[in-house]
Amino acid sequence: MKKEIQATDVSLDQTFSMYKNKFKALADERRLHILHEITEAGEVCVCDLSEKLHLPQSKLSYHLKILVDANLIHKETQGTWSYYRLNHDEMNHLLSEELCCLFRK
Amino acid sequence: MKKEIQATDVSLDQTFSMYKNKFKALADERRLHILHEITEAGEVCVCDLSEKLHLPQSKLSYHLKILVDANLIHKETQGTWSYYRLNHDEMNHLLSEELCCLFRK
DNA sequence: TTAATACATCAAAAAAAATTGATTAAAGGG
DNA sequence: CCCTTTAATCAATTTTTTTTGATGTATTAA
Repeated sequence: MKKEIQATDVSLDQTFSMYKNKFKALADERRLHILHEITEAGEVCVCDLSEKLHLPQSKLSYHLKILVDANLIHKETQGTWSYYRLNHDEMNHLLSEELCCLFRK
Repeated sequence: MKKEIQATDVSLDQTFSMYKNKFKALADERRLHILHEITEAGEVCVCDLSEKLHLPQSKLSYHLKILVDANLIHKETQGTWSYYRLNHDEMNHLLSEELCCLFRK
């Protein structure tokens, strides 16, 4: 019995840990701007974002990696370019419809 | 014309800043546990949470303040006790239905 | 093959957030 | 009035996150 309770707690802990990571990725103004920009553009490379958001390349790579790791955006490399696009499924499952509109056409 | 564009940008900035604060409040495992506990109990005081989550009082007050400031929970003081309860409206407008279920009966 | 590009990654520094233990304040009971 | 309980706040420390500028890698163009 104790084992069952513990097992439940552990999976709850894992659930919270997973959501914590996603919320952490959203908990930054720069990253919210990036997400919005990606949504508007559909698909962007780092240099596009760098120009639009006036951010240096290394800073963008840093923040984009955080968003990719949280599975909020997808990355696809073609040659020397990396293209990023929104993970719509993930965003829609995470955020309210009202809020998702900020991240959809 | 430039003024209009700028005004729009500013309000978008403000929107992002507001959401950043809310996501920041959610971006911590302890606070997700606290939110879940408040949801289950309906209304709790700091000492209840301290016992259930095995956290010292000062740490709880710190995290509860962050949740209150983000408007995710409400606080009501009665005598020496402070009672906290979920801001259901806010949570429902912020998070997907799927996720909100973690914070509802 | 040399030069230019796009981008990731790294290490050091700076900034922000969390923890800790102590103090303070306010309310209620004796 | 004194003592206890409840909880907010504070200052110092620790931990985590972000920034910065540099370096490395791979691809493309000349």
